[in-house]
Amino acid sequence: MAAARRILLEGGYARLTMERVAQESGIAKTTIYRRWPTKAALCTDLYLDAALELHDPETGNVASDLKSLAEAVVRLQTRTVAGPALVGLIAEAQLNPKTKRPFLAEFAGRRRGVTRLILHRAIERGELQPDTDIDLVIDALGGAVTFRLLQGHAPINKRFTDELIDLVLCGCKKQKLVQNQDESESRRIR
Amino acid sequence: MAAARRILLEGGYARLTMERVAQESGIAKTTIYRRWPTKAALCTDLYLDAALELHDPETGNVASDLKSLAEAVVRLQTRTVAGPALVGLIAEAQLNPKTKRPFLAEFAGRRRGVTRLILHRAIERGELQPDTDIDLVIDALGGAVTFRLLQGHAPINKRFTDELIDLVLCGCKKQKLVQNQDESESRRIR
DNA sequence: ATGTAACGCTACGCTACGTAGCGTACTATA
DNA sequence: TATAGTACGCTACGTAGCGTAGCGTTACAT
Repeated sequence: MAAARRILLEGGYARLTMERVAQESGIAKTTIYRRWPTKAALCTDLYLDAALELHDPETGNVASDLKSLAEAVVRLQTRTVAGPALVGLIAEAQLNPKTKRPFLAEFAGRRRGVTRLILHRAIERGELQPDTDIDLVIDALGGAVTFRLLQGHAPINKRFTDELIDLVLCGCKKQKLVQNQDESESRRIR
Repeated sequence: MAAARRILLEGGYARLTMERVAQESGIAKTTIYRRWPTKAALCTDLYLDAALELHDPETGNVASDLKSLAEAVVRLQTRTVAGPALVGLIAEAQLNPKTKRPFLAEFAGRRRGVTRLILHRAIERGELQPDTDIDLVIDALGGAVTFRLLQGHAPINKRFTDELIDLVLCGCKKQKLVQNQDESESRRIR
């Protein structure tokens, strides 16, 4: 796994071949296949391992919950093996449909879980409109990040995620905002 | 191209092999390679060909502009070859970095163009906040759609895109909305 | 009639996933 | 100490699929 991590970080998913992992780790390819049935399984483990650091920040309000989580995601995707691993798994799932189902089960589940928790709590607190479609919000947030991750047309950093979260929370339409008066004391509503 | 289209629609990108295109079209594989240097180039042509139907609807306000465009995108991605072609190109770009640059140039350019036009016009009209980050909005909209396209965890339909657009325009935070009074007569501002 | 362009065909080269089969070292237990 | 079991290494394959080389053939234009 250490070798695979190194290769992923240096050369991205395209450079990750089982032969090379075997060579650089000094472990026979057959042995690697005895532990992971496919390359995708190895990548999944790498991803999940790195993604353990994501947790619910529980800061007290949605905006900072999301921004705090996003900060961790940015680090995860740009500094750790999770970025290239995820990108590779997504690509793999398209080219090799057999890997699609386990990928979705392992990944989409865990990744969406924390955000769902944050948003659900925010609705209960009355911070968000009660009819908010949680999955839609997750798709907008996660989709934008994944979009940039896949295309690399723009950076993924705190400025981006902060603005993204503001956009999804407040919209971009010109409007007079009259903040809900219990916005900061939103626990009242529970 | 007709054969490739048929294969993509029936079996998705994973089933699209040059051998199969040759076989089903009755054209030699070498001849196909004389026209398109790579499989990605063939897919790009298929995509661009299908995407010609996207145009600026110019309905008079942002929301319906975007929703109208989104309706065309939904049809494009779910009923035509553009969906699987795009998915394949994205995957290919990850596994084979050589194809990444041309893909971005051809694709990201055209795809983002129309939306950028709509949003730019909306800002000039005063429908959107003047400091709106257009690329960010495009990433949120396009990202969510691409996310669902890649993962297939939820349907892509008009209900989804309509709600998505409302979300990005108005946010999901609980707030008293006092619509700008010239909201429906927004041409006044120009 | 001849040159040129486009096509077809067979056979390859290459990469990389994933597997089979067999031999070997290390460890635990009688 | 003998032996069984487990984990590992190695070589050699099988397979898929992209992309290419080389050569022959057809069709069309001048």
